[in-house]
Amino acid sequence: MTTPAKAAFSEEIWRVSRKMRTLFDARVRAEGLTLARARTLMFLGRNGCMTQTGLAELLEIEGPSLVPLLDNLEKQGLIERQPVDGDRRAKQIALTVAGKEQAAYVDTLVRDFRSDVLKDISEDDLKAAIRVFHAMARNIEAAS
Amino acid sequence: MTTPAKAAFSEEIWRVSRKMRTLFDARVRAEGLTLARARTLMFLGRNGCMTQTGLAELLEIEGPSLVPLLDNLEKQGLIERQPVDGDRRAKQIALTVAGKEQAAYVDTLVRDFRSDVLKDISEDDLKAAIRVFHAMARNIEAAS
DNA sequence: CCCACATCATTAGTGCGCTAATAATTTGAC
DNA sequence: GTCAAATTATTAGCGCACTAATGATGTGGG
Repeated sequence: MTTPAKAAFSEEIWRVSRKMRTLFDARVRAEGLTLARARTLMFLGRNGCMTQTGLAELLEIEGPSLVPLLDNLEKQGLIERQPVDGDRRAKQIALTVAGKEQAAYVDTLVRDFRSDVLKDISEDDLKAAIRVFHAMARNIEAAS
Repeated sequence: MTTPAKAAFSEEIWRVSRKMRTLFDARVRAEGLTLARARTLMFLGRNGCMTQTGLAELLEIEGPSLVPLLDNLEKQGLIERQPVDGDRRAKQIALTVAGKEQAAYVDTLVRDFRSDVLKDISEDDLKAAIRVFHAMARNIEAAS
């Protein structure tokens, strides 16, 4: 069953999430970053250094997608791939000093971004939207 | 000002919109399509044939992004680039017969998809979420 | 012990966004 | 009328997703 509200919701979530990504991307680009790289720094900053597979899971992307991302962050001197003792296949991804600074800066950017984008929006509406998202996640899981 | 609800909302909209795209992409892939190509067919089916610039605006993508997309749809025999009389620069994009069929099928897929993903969700919550999206669109516009 | 199987990172190849620059054509100002 | 500026589609080149396949290493069953 499809209602007008469902149709409107579908179109708006597409449009708005796209615009969000574009705006955030533009903001971090001033720092020489991209959305994907900023997100990676943020997760590393919050969760400490970890193996590549673990990081990919956290970011919810595939392993191969992470490789060029880390290549670029390494070129920018923000992370290092370190050997893991006990497993010569794996690599620990660690923030450098510059990387930690950038990660902290990204955190403030994210907070500012959230304030700007969600300004003047009722808490009740936000909570309703979150309920919708949770239900959607369940439905998508069931449909997959 | 950042509240827990705002933080949760930000994370969930990212995650859910991503999962939506992935699921829809998987469904149309069975037809040899992709999300972007399905979306293009759908808009062409609804709005009739139009020039490339017009279509790009409708899809909210840039002109150059549309070119390989149309190349592929043309290879699949779903659209045609036709000359526009009175302007030798422009090209009308028209659905072929097969393209019209696919567009109609995509329409039913979209309806099914919406039903599945938004199943068992309260109309009031949906409307609240739509209010949030509209406010966000305004905020993003203002911040750009 | 060792060999099959699993796991970690990577490469190769595809698709779809973007920006900047280009060629062809149209439009408009003078 | 002509020439500069705008417009239409395209190409070139980058970034970031994906899947499938590869190479190196680790693990467990017989």
